[in-house]
Amino acid sequence: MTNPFGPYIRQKREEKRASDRRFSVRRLAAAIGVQPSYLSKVERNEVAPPSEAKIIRLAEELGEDPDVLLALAGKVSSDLQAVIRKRPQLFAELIRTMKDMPQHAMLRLVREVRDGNW
Amino acid sequence: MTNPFGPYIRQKREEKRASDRRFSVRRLAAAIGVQPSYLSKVERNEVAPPSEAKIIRLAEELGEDPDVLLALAGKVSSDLQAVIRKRPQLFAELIRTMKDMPQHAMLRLVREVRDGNW
DNA sequence: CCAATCGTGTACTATATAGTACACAGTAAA
DNA sequence: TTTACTGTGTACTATATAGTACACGATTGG
Repeated sequence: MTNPFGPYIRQKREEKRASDRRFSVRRLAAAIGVQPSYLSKVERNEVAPPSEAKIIRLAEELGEDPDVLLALAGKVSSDLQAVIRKRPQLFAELIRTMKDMPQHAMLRLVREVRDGNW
Repeated sequence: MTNPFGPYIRQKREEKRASDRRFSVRRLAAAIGVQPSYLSKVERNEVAPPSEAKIIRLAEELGEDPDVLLALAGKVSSDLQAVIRKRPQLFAELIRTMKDMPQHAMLRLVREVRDGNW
């Protein structure tokens, strides 16, 4: 299973580009602060995905969820990591338990925690 | 706040060493597969903490929790990251919500999830 | 007392990460 | 039709990561 990050970005960018010329490789590269040749290589997986900061800029420009893009790049947001590191044992146990949880249980749990039933 | 990893390891190692000569810098270094000079530098924070694999070996030898040692080293276990990356949005929301949760609520939540109340 | 063991200083190194700079040929727009 | 813009190839680069190799003087157990 090769890295899906590049092609995913390319697809999203080209979708937007069809109706908005600001989404050329060159202009998007400028918007996120990299060279166009570099973004081109990223989209074709010719190089590894960019840094967390650049991925977050990409998410902003493309209207994508940064946590999803980071996941596609094989990363986990550093702010989430910081939260985990403050209670390493609790989070480790929780996450490993949730690993094999069915989707519906995950959804219910997240909803209840969000709604403050704790 | 400077990195607490090195001194923590040194303290744990010296505690064990008082009663067990296998916990010298040299012998522990050999046990985890690094040079003694490197472990010495790690313990004095003269270099950054070692790789995840070496930290896990350290945890095994010292009888410490690997997730705790990784946290002290500023890392999050790669297997936890893999779990998060499979459901990035759900875990992102859950973890950010739990960031400001009091300890007792965290404990209760982890216990209930562990006991299968989901 | 002395051989074995100890901790640490110095000097390197290999690989990964995260890009830049610039040129070039192809395409589209005015 | 020519000007502007497009995507990409080539060649580098700076910094971080994760250590090794070896020597040295100090310490200690038998």
